[in-house]
Amino acid sequence: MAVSPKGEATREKILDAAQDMILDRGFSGVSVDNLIDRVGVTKGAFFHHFRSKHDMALALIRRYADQDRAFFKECLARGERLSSDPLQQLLITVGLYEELFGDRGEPYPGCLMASYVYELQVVEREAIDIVNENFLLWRDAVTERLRRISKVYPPRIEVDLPSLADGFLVIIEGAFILAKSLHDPAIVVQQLQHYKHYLQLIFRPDPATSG
Amino acid sequence: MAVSPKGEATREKILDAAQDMILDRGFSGVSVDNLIDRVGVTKGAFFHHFRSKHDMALALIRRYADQDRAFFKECLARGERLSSDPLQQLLITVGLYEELFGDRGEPYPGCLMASYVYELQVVEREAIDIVNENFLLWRDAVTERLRRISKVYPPRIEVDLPSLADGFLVIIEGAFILAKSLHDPAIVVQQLQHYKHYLQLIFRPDPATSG
Amino acid sequence: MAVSPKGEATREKILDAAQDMILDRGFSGVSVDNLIDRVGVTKGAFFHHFRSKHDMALALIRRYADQDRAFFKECLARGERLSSDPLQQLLITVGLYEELFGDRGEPYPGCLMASYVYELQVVEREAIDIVNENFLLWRDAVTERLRRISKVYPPRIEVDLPSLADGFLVIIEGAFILAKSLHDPAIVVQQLQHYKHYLQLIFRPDPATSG
Amino acid sequence: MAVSPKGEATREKILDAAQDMILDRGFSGVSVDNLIDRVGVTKGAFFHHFRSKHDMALALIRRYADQDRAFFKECLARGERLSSDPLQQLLITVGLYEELFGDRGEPYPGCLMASYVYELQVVEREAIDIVNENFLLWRDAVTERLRRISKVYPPRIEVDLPSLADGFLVIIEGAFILAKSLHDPAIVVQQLQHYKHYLQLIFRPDPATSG
DNA sequence: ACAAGCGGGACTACCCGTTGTT
DNA sequence: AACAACGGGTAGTCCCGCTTGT
Repeated sequence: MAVSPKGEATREKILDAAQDMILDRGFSGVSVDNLIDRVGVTKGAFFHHFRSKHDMALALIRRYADQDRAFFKECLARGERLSSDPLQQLLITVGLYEELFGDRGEPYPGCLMASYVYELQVVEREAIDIVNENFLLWRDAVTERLRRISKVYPPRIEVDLPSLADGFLVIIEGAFILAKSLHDPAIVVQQLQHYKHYLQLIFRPDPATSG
Repeated sequence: MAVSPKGEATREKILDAAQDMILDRGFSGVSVDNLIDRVGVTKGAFFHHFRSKHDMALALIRRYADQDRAFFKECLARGERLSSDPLQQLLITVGLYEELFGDRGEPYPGCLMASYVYELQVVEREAIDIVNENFLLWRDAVTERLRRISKVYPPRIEVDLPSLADGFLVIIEGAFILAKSLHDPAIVVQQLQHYKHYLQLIFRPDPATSG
Repeated sequence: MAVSPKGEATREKILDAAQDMILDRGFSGVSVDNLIDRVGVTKGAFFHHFRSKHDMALALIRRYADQDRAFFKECLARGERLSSDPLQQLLITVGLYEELFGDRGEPYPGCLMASYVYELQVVEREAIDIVNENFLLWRDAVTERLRRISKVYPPRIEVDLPSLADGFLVIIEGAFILAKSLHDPAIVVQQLQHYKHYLQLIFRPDPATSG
Repeated sequence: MAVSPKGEATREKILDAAQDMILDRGFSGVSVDNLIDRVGVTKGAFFHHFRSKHDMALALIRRYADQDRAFFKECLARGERLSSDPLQQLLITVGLYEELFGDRGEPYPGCLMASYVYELQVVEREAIDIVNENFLLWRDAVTERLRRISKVYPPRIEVDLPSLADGFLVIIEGAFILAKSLHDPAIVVQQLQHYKHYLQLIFRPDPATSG
């Protein structure tokens, strides 16, 4: 499609607005007309950049997944730079997400992937495949960190590491829903803190000494 | 509105189909035409029972919240009948939800409340108010149980009980999303088990002796 | 679909207008908007009666083929009532078509079947199947009459009867095109007269004595 | 307009594809987008060569009419070279058309002029004028040959020569329609043979001695 | 001689809701 | 309690043609 700077900018503006609107109204709830009104382009422009609304949804979730993956990797990397202890590393990573979700007056607008999942029969399979790929990336990356932790701190109870890894995302996704509905941004941060506590209780013999 | 047995049955059939379809496609993704096609009634029948599509959405979330509340209360009550220990009571309650979500080949189809929340700007405020009422009911009821528990088992770490209570729902909602997307019903059960473990680690000095 | 007198009338009005317009502009050249404007109904009405524009095209060609078949059979039957000689019978039948196409100031608006054939890749296969069925019906019915004729009047030259039968329709279809383009209604009648002459030359030993 | 070899080639490629597509889908059924997709050029290229879609249609029918006229004249000329008898000359000419339409597995794709005529209200008057010019050219040229024939072979029945001349084209156009619809290339050849038989029966006292 | 980007409107299809009737 | 028929508007898509830039 487009490669020129002008066209690329238009395309990005459309995707930006689409993301906001889909998080508010769902994919089916966003019409191309609404979208282009908000962006200030014409239908001709929209369909120049995207073959269809579904094609746009695909481009959007691809971009979202890419950004999510990049941020996730960065948080893991920062954790690993800031501490040499594997447990501390993961706690820092979770803490960076707390910062992301806490530093704003409004609740975080939600997760595009969850939005797509709640319209499973509307969005194309390919979009869900991208979502699943991302879910599994989180699971694998966190599971690996948990494995390193459990080598250093043998867990006090028998624990299934992949599902414990899933818990990170599960808590974020679940907290988004309550936070959005109750319009309370604090909820996501609180739940991530519980996740950190849980990790510490599992892996640290004496929680009294931890933050 | 009608109360005759025939009319009531039609009304319920419409709501049943609407619930299935909304969980698959979102509220905006379900058209009245699709809905009546699937139920096998005409538009006249639909608009006889509901003043509008939004009116139907309201009736639906009301019915859903009522059923949810009833089941939730029953699970709490059964926990209280089956044990006299407040911690065990709550663990049993969580366990009953595990049974609900685990006894099926398919993943649980999702939570209607979450579905509405991801179309916040589409559904009417009144519907979200009903959702929030339910979220707060869970928070309050579980917080009260946690308070009772913490009287018997002082927590090993300082813990915020309302947000810990929220965790129950948060985990269910978050796990629904992963379970739906990855088409893996086990995820919800696994996450609820982690929730039970977390409670035990917080309140029980020696987890090795607990179920 | 519709069965009430009111609905049926609307449906027929739509088909009537569609036929006129398609003969003037082709199927692709007629938009649903143009059509409903001309008929004076709304889009809701159109899509109540027809699932799609293609569905309407199918209903239209079905109706056209039915009427064509009925008129064709009637012309054959009238020929057979008005004479007992098989050759005269067929000549009368052709003559009845001359009357049909000659009694008007304007050229005959054309044949819907030909219109569809010139948009072969646009209309649905099922529509073309109906067209073909009609073409073959003409071929078979006329071939049978030619066979009867050739029993009474052995042809002066060896002649392939099915293709001679096709000639009837071929001439009508071809003459329509010239007549429309040159805006000369006489062309169709002239060509049918040539068809009659041809038949007489083939089957009558002494053409000088024939009409 | 361009005259460079490259530009001219692009222009011709566009016209070639347009002709194929219009014969399959009608003028309205072919969009500029489809067309340029198939040719593999951009819209810029299309509108560089043609001021509008209608302009292209005009250029196309002009080219078609030119080619048609050239081929027609050549067939007449070859007939006149191959025989000195005026009847034989015309029969040869018809025979050359049989060769043209018979030497292919697929039915002849149809006549662009007929295609335009079946969208009379869509194409511009100027295009139809070109079509009519061609129709009249055929009529006049064949009528003149028939006149020469009738001088040598006085017709056995009184016959209108211009309409008999029209019959040549009428049969071709009509046969195209049946041939396309029934997907049977033999039909055109068969009908042209009937046309030759008809001429022989009119002009030749003893058809048994003719080819 | 062409390519990218886009404007503005037309296209088919479908939307939700109303009507009159049974 | 439900049905057929329909109104009026919006959905997503595609249309043709213009502009701007090599």
